[in-house]
Amino acid sequence: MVDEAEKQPTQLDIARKAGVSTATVSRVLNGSPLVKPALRARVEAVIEQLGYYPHAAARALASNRTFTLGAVVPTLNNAIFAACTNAFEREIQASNYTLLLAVSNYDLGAEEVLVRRLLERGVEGLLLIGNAHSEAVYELLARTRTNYVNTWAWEPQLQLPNIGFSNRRAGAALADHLVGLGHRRIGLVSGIAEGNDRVRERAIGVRERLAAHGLALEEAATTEIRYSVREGRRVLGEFVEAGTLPTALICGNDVIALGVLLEAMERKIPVPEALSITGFDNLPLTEHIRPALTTIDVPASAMGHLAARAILSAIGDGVPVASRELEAPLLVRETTAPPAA
Amino acid sequence: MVDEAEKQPTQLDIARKAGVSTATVSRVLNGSPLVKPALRARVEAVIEQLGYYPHAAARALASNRTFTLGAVVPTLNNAIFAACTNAFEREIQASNYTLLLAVSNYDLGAEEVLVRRLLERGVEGLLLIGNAHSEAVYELLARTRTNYVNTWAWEPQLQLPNIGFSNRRAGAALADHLVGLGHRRIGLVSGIAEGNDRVRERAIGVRERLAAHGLALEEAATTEIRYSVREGRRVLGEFVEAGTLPTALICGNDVIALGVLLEAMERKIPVPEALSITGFDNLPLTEHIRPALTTIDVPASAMGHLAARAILSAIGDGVPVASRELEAPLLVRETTAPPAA
DNA sequence: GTAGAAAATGTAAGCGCATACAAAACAAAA
DNA sequence: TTTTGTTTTGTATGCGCTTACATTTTCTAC
Repeated sequence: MVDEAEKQPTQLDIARKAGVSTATVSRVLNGSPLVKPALRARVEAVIEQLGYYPHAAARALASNRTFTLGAVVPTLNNAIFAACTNAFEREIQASNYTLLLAVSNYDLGAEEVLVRRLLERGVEGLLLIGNAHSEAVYELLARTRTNYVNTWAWEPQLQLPNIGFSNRRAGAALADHLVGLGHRRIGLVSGIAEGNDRVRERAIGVRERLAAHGLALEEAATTEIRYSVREGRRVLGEFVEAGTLPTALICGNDVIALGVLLEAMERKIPVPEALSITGFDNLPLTEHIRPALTTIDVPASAMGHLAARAILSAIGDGVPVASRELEAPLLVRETTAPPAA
Repeated sequence: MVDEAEKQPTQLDIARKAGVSTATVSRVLNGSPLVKPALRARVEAVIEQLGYYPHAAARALASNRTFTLGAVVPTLNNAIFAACTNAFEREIQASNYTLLLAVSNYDLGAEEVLVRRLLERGVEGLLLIGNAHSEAVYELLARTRTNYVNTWAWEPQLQLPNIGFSNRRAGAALADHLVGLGHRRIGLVSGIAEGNDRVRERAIGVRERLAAHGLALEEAATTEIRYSVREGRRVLGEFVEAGTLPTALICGNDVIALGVLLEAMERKIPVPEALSITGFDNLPLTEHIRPALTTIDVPASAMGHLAARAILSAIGDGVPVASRELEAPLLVRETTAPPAA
């Protein structure tokens, strides 16, 4: 059945075998309504018989449409980005679009070359994470008039297409919650701020609210680490051993928080009695673990879905991508309580 | 700066402005060694000045190379597949390839249309999960002579390009471990077997080894559920309430195992004294939680990296993709112990 | 029946690029 | 100088498809 030197059949092969022109073949392929049912059936039979499928590059070249969308995410090793990407893909897949995915590893420079690469590939739209991107990226996007949306962010003053939430307000909510509980000595174990506006915004939110209450972060209990359980554990240990452990620790995400929590448990530090802990993301596990983690519920899947819809309708209607703010509510659970003393 | 009706410049624009032919432009773009340095510099200057970048579809059409690879995974909402995909992307990115990613949602029928879609897009290679794919997929792959590799599986008798591990042996290792500990009443809470050869193989491995010891699974404590913490908890509860709880539960993956473990703790069932639990995947968290989870260490990232390298070198050398077996060792931790009675 | 309009199909021109081949420029040898 | 060989550049074709336009067929109204 499989001939060795067999080439993929083209529309011309179909046309010949069906005794029609390539235009007609193209029309049945594109569902044009002006092909007579009988002819259409004949052509489709040949297509089926020859196992023909269209050549996307040729199609793209001729029609100037690729039916691909791109996404550049920092990593897939963070469940929250994976979930967003998954939702995005599912949504565009339903509209017969294909996803070109690139991972920047939190590097804005790398992101730039990846965005360029996706643009070369002719993506009709792009999903990005956060508002912090290189100038070159923004220039490229503007010059090529590519539809894109920055998820994970809501900063209307920036006038960027955002489908996300306010990291600053989320950070503020965390700070307010802890201060409201009576905490005065609060530390922050955030992710790496370099090239990451979400991290920075959250920290600003925290600091602002603390300042509003006449407080400040305990700098001896404030640091930046990679998102890993192990790092979270290490940092908690360091604070304990340095004697700088505050009464509450705001963690950059749930993974860090889980590390901090598990290490605290290991060291018999009662949570939340002796130490309150907050996370960020609301990973599925966090509500089941004991004590259940107080955290921010990040609408990761929703951002993926909505970003896809927004881009697709922008493409369809020729209008710019519409921004949209989503909620990222504080989920008060069991790892936060008034400080002991 | 941004002209409204501005079209992307083409090689012809570059050629004219630099006073050369399009062939020369093409040559500098492709790093051909036979362009004189001076001329090359002149052309590159114009490229830079006009912000030109090549049109991938046109390039693909003319050269019959797309520099894209595809991957079809069941979901990204499983950290283990996300990690594999991440590694795959990082590896091909380094070779200037771009990833076309599709999510099948564990549906072999959906997978078939996605594979076809990627093939239309001209992917030069494909990463798939498991060996169970529709006949049509295998036919398509064979007919188009596309390089592909089935990860997550090692079944040499099938003569398929595998870069993975033996799910059957992993299941066997789990069973052996528990039987060796003295367990006689063992249940299995696996993932959904429909369309999932990994799940089936693991179950076969378990059953075979049990049979070899003159045992069988406790069918009243054996079921299939979706991969979620909540489902794991629910099932544990059901077993307890039905009075069918065995002394050991083999879980389909770590997420299920975590659910089972957390529910057991909630119900004050001592783990591992009253109930041994095993997981599968070795999620980062599982070694930190207490009791630490006994599980199988799945080389997810390694599979992604190695699959990428295998496909790329198959493309480069024109040889078929080389299979390779990886280890998926049993990690004995704290959730397994001899049964109480 | 027929003219004219509408519907169906065909013809052919690119889309932007790579590349085989032709031509020109240059270098070395005579 | 001329000749020959080598390096560099240009010319022109076609990759497989869509689509404007031309042509043919079918339908409608008379």
